Amino acid sequence: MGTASKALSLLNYFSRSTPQIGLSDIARLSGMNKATVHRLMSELASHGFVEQVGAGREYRLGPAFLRLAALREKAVPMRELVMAELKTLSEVTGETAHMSLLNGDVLSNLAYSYAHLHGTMVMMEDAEVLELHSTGSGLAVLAFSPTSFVDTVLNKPLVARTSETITDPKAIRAQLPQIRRVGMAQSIGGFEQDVHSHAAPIFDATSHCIGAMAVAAPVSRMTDTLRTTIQTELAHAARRTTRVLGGFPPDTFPLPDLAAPAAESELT
Amino acid sequence: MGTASKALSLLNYFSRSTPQIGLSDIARLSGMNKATVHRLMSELASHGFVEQVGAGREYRLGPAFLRLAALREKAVPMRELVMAELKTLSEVTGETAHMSLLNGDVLSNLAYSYAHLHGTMVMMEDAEVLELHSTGSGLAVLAFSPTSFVDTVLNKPLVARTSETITDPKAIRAQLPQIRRVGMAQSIGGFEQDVHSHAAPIFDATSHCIGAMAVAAPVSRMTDTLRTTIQTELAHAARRTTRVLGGFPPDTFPLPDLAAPAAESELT
DNA sequence: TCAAGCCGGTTCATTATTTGAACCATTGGT
DNA sequence: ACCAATGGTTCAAATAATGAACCGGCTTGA
Repeated sequence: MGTASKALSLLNYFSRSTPQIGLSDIARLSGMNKATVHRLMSELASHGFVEQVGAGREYRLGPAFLRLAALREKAVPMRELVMAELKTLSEVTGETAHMSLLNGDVLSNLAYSYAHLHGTMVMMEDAEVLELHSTGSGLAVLAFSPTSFVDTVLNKPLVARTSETITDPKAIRAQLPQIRRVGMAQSIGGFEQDVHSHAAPIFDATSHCIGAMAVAAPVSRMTDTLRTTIQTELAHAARRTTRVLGGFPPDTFPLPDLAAPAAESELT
Repeated sequence: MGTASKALSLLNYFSRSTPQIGLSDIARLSGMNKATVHRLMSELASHGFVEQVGAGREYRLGPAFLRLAALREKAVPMRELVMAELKTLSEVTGETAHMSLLNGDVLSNLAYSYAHLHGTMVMMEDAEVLELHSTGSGLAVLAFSPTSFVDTVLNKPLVARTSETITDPKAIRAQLPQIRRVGMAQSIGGFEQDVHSHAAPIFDATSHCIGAMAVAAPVSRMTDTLRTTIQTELAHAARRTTRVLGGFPPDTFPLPDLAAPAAESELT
């Protein structure tokens, strides 16, 4: 691993729940020497990628990301395009729609849209982290990722988010062929109790899976009608999203059912 | 300069007008060896900081910034807080309000707010680059920056954006004492023809100037009344913004005039 | 009150990584 | 068919990263 990668990898220790970290902590977490971490953090700081907060001299992410994110979004208006799809998807299903991108061996949420239709909704946050094994989105991504990647992910310890989380690698692997067949994954209460989510993979220009689009509804609202609506609408929205981002589903990817309810009955 | 800094500095060659660049171009621009650039870009790419676009294999900024920007904004809701101030500032002045952050020796726009009051407005964009010598915001920042920094900036060649741009370092230096005295800078047509902008510096927790808040109006609309409104409102908004961001103006920074119109007459 | 233990930060001889000229293989224009 | 670009790769030589030990300061608790 090059020096630049080491510096960049330090940024991964900042998260929603750990917005600032001290020098010694980063050294411990990364396994690097304190002197090394200090030098790397200083370099990051000089470019505005991190900054030090007054008191405990802890580090936090810097303002440079706002600028670079704006430039990225200007060059590739992914978020904007995705938001448009999510908005219609949440409106037409009446439930929360969101999209997340693969980042290492984890998904991070890119955007979401609520339907202000019911009193209760599944909540979502930007940059929220979704694990691959416990979420519908994660399963969708796993099913369309190289087996070597799947192996890496499933060989690590899988934490149970809820009592419903499937943590047996074999059980997870067993689900993947069907997800591949229908082009969509489901997870009931695997990540959050009482949440039923459907997810479909999104592909880039080289037909690699880069993330997933999903619709999440409270388990209590999930009827056959809603399930059918979500499945057909999500399939189309995901396809449009892949295309609008300049990507292509792999040749093996199933077409959304127009007249053939076979796949749907298999899903249900 | 460490290796990590070299890698990070490559990101600066991406801009609004140059969203993607080829390997050889980056090597030329940075003066680094092609092999070096290739290795650094590969490391950046492996972390999602850049990505390669299909055809010409050119590089562009990657999706990682969306995630990190969301985390930064969650940890430090600078943009959100600033937006609130800008919104009221643009409403009360009836003109375009914006705020930019110092990034190296250039300002990059963080946020802006239009007043939908007149048929014509000064336009603004996220991550737009503002030079220090040709903009009101830049002058405000220069006036409250260390002299060594001012020297560095003014010793470089100063390009004339318009026929009104002041490119003589001496003339610019001559303006700074008064800007310091009144706590606000003005620029008439220095960056864009027919734009009259007022700008006030923003400070961090260590009283260092980190950027500027500004109000930009068409020259044709600038009356004495509007000027007075802008000056008083901007002074207060900038002060509130500094405070709300956890910063402090330096001890020498003038208080907004409550009952003493002396400073204002000096400004006008 | 004092000492132990933590913190962020620094030093400098040792070590491992980065560097860059020269080299491919492709592509596009003349 | 050629030339001049492009992105990408190689490997000895040069340079930068590393980390154990060290500061001084702060907090803790005996």
